[in-house]
Amino acid sequence: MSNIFALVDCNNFYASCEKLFRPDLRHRPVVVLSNNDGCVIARSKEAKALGIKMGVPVFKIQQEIRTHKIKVFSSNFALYADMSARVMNTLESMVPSVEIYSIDEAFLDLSNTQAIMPLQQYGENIKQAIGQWIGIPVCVGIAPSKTLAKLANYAAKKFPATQGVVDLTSPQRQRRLMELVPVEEIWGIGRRLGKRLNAMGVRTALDLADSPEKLIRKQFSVVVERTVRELNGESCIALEEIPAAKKQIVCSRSFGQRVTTFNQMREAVCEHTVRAGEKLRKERQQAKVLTVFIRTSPFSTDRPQYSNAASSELVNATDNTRDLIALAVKLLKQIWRDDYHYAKCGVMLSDFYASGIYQPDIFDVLNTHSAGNRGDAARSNKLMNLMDQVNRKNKGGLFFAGQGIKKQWAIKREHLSPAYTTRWGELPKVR
DNA sequence: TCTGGGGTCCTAGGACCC
DNA sequence: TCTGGGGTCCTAGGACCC
Repeated sequence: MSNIFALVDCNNFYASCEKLFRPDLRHRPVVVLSNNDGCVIARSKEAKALGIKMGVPVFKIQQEIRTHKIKVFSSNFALYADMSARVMNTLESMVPSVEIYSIDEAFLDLSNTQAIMPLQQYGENIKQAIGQWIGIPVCVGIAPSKTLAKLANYAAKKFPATQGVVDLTSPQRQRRLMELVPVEEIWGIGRRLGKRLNAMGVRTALDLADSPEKLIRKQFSVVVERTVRELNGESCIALEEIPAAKKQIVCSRSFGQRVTTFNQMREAVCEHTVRAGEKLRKERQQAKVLTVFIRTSPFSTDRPQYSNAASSELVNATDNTRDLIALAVKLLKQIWRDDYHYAKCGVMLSDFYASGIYQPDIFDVLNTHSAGNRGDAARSNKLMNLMDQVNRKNKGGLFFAGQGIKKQWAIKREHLSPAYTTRWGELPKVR
């Protein structure tokens, strides 16, 4: 019984989500920008055809935007997450084992489906269903390892003749395709490794597949060795249906405008701490270590640079936002320096324990809020639950005073689309 | 003027222990 | 005295992913 994986990948996902609610934009170039409207993170096929590059800062393409009337959107992650959930639910209704790999990609286990129908047709059915029910175009790649499934998907996207579905289970087809694919297009081979491989004369995926495993392991690492095996059809990376528990949580943002006062910085740090706490409780984890970092912009060469981080252990692992905020502000005071133009700050949580499992040391002093005494701890947890509930329904409905109200540092989002699917007031209307 | 955010894994090297 | 050698743990840095 051999492994068969499929990789389903949404085409130009964020741009496709935006287009879905704007039929008037069907044939127009669309780009979606990163937080702060900084650079391009998604492009519709029309925008790609105009030569707009991934990751380009938007100020560098103002001319193209005007000439070609490119429609620009700020990123609207609430919308994309909701559309993603619909796509994933549909896949789960069609296939028994699904690994949600990213917001717009999923691996499927098709090992036991060949008796039902040919793989090619299976892939076409999936593509058709997502297109018809959700309205999002996808490509499907099918192969005996995840790395080859990724490669099959690459071919499905790159070659229109495939109509978006490639069955790469035949070794002959694998070799023919790999001969055409540059080595740095392989999953797991980035720019750096690509360069080093090129220098060794390894230029195509086929070159890498035919490289001796021992040599690759010695020159690089077990990771690259595994890639070689996967390219040869040996499945080394299993399907992971249940997402692994997170080992760290990071919340950080660049500011919409530079921050120069401690109070503004404190507000932003509090805001990130609150969001990190929400994520932590959603993971049903408690954290023992918290890190705060602040920095100026590495791109502004005319101003003095400063970047620093401070990290500290809580006495007890906690998921209580009040404890986290108290520590975050204390750490911020340690690293704050006046007279800099700050561009970014962030909060990181690590050293996790499952909620309810953490055993405090018998000599540990108890945390002020979460465990001052039992009654206090219970009240505090109730408060967190209540805040999470309210904020799920009404984002930002309840917040800590430290997060601030005016938020002059908040990110820039000048081209935001409405919350079509997650706010009643912004549902699309049919006239 | 204007350059994202959030993750993971591996390795090398130092500290420390026996 | 000897300053070996193996094991473990931690951290920083590098590389990758979307």
